[in-house]
Amino acid sequence: MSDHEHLEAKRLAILAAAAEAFDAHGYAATTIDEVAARAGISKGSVYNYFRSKQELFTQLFVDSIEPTEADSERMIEDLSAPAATLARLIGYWYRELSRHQKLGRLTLEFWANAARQEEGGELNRLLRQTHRRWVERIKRILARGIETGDFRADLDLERAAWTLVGQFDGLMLHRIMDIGMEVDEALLASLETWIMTALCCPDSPRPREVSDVCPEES
Amino acid sequence: MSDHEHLEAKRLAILAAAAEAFDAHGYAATTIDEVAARAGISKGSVYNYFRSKQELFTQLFVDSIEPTEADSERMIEDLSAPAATLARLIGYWYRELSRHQKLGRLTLEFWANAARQEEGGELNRLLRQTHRRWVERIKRILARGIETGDFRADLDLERAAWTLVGQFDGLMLHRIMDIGMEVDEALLASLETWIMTALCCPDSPRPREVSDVCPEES
Amino acid sequence: MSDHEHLEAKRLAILAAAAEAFDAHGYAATTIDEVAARAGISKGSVYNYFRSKQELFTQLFVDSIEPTEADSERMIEDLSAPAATLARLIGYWYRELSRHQKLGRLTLEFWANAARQEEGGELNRLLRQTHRRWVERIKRILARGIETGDFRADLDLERAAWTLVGQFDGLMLHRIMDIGMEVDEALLASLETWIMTALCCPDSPRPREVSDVCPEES
Amino acid sequence: MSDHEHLEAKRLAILAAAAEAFDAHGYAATTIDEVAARAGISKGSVYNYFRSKQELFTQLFVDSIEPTEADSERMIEDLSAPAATLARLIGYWYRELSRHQKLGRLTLEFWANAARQEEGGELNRLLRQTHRRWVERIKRILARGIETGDFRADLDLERAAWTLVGQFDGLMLHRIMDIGMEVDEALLASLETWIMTALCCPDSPRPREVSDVCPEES
DNA sequence: AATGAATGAGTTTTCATTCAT
DNA sequence: GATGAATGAAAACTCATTCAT
Repeated sequence: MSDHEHLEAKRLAILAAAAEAFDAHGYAATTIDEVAARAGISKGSVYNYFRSKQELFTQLFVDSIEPTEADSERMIEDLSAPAATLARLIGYWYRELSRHQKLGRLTLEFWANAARQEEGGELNRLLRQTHRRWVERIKRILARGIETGDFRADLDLERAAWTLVGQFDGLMLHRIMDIGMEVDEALLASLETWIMTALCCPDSPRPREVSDVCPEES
Repeated sequence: MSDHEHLEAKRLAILAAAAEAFDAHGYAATTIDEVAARAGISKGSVYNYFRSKQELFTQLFVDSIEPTEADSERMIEDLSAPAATLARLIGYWYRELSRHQKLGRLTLEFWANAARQEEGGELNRLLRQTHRRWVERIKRILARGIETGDFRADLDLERAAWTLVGQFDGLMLHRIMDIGMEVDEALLASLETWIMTALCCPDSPRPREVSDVCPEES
Repeated sequence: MSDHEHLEAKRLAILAAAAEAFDAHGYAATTIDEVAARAGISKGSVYNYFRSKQELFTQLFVDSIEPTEADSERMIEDLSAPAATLARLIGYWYRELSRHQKLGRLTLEFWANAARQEEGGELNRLLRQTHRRWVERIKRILARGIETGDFRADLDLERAAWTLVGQFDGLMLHRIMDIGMEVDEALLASLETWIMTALCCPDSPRPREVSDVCPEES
Repeated sequence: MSDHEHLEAKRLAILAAAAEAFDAHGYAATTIDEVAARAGISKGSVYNYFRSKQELFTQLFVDSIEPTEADSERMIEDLSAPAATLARLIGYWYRELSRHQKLGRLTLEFWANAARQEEGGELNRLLRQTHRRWVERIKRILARGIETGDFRADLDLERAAWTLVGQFDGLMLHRIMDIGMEVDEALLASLETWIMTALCCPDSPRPREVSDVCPEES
């Protein structure tokens, strides 16, 4: 292993140790001492790789997001079957969610941190950027789906995309908090149905008394 | 003002001060000193009203949840028009979300705290209880809607209810993080349409290649 | 009950409450709040009867010592049978020790406090005075015993008296710490024998090699 | 000086500083700030060597007791002349008492602390153990002395040993409180005489009226 | 006299960060 | 680069005492 690889390996070891520690106790209650201990190095060494506790925390997300971004961009290259593409993207998202279980609770801390300007400048930017990208991806799929006739023609792209992202963020939240239905393949399937219904349904009967609740019959 | 009212007023003043402070800096970075200063009293006095920082934090939510619970229970007493009732409930929820702006970012902290068993016993219980109650309310409406024929007969009540709650938690998250569409009446209307479509649509055309994406034609 | 008696009764109630509390947690860990609660009154009221926590503590001993002093003075009025008087005094001391069990651990705190000039001016004076009086009492008995021939003629009164007091303070210490033999009537009898032997034995055989260990044969 | 020796030296410096501070103000009134200042280091550093104030306090005694234990065990290896051995042990004890003057008043705090189960688990154990060992040592000497005929044959070993220990604890108490006779070599000699008389005296004349006060003539 | 809310100085303890080795 | 001792700024919480009612 080259010198550089050696250092990079240590950097990753520290990040892994930090992920465990932050996940276990939260940002505030995690000490650099514990991270160092978990990584099997000395406290001082951590500072050779990361400028501060906050940077270590932020880096954890920067590093975790990059590969996901690349994957999901690749998945929407072929838009010939929009509904299927969207389903695949949702499936991928769901599986990423599972893979990053360690980061689960951390994500909340991350968001809570990001929601606060003072300490979250970098985190905030990162979070917005990531969401923006997901919305754009979904919008591209939806637009194509309208062209192909798979999806309803009257969709407001921006709104629909954000609605979908909101649905997923909510699901993630429930998963992190361990409330709600078990998050398994069955739930994934049911969610897909729900979403496709909302996206495809051409029209619907008017429920009594709430004329504007369901989309109008043409 | 009676003695007791005077004390209660002070208690509320401390809670208000705490809400501001927690919201501004988060749980960990907020000091009792600051809460006291904002409330215009001495540090020691805070401890005459709340046993600890954690209790002050928890109380903030307990107090904010109680009236909401009562209101929403009242709203579903009349189930003669399920779709309209659901729409009203969603509207109420949305407006509560707006009213508690101060608690916005705090909610995230609250959840992050609750996600950690160690320190969040009380919070955790509270969060689960509140969610459970919302799910039960929605299930009651959905069940009635199926009877009246307003909603699709093949709904899995539990799953559908949690999906709705997830949708709303996601929306709340976006609002807290200040990402996504502006959360206004227009979004509320659009969200209602989205939900009603998913709940009402009797069937839909089969998109090419994803036979199971949309509900099948009978 | 007259007004004055009423107040005096409350004062005693506070002292009793304080004795329990101090005994249970020690001086530092006892709060005025607890004393007040035990006495069934309000915190503020305590300060109507005692100027400070320290005064309350000190008063506890002043009050407990006075009656003992009076009793023991009375016991040595008749010196016709010195050995019997000494035995009676020892017995009385022992029984007082038992009666004041509540004050047991407190006594140590009291002494530790007294040993420190800064905070113990009053306590220190009190402690020295009490000891001095006991020594004087014992000296009077011993002197008379030498006259009557009951005790050895070569006793150094001051030294012998302090030795006896030391013996008793040590016993008290063991009792407080709950170490050593059970402190009961049997121990009392044995101690009397021990003391009388040391006081009466006219001479003793010389142990091999330690010529000066036992009093020389005349 | 090696690294390890350097650290050990600092540990000892902190202990010395703590001994002074505790002795001067007592346990409760001593602040870690003062200990640090006396040791010429920062407050935080104290916690690099001792986990808490209580541990620092406890360690003070653990460290002071160990060498004494070793010494006194060595002194009773040769039991050929029991009376002389006992005298030597008493002398050693007396001199240790003088050497640890700094710990004097502290000992009282130590005992007061130990008398309170809640906070004194470790101290309590230590105190009992130390006393138990002294009693065992003395019992061994007394038993041997009875064999050689140096001491009275009718001694109750356990009781006699505890009586001696009580005598010494009382003496220590007087010394700590600075009451009683000056504790010097003369007092030591007198005390030895007193003890030897009680241990050796074969019988004594019966004082008038208190038939059971002195051991009976055979 | 009685009350108990208010005060604020004082304490222990923690921990990110630095830096000499 | 690695180490871990040293630092010192916080911060939560306590409690004797005061004082307005």
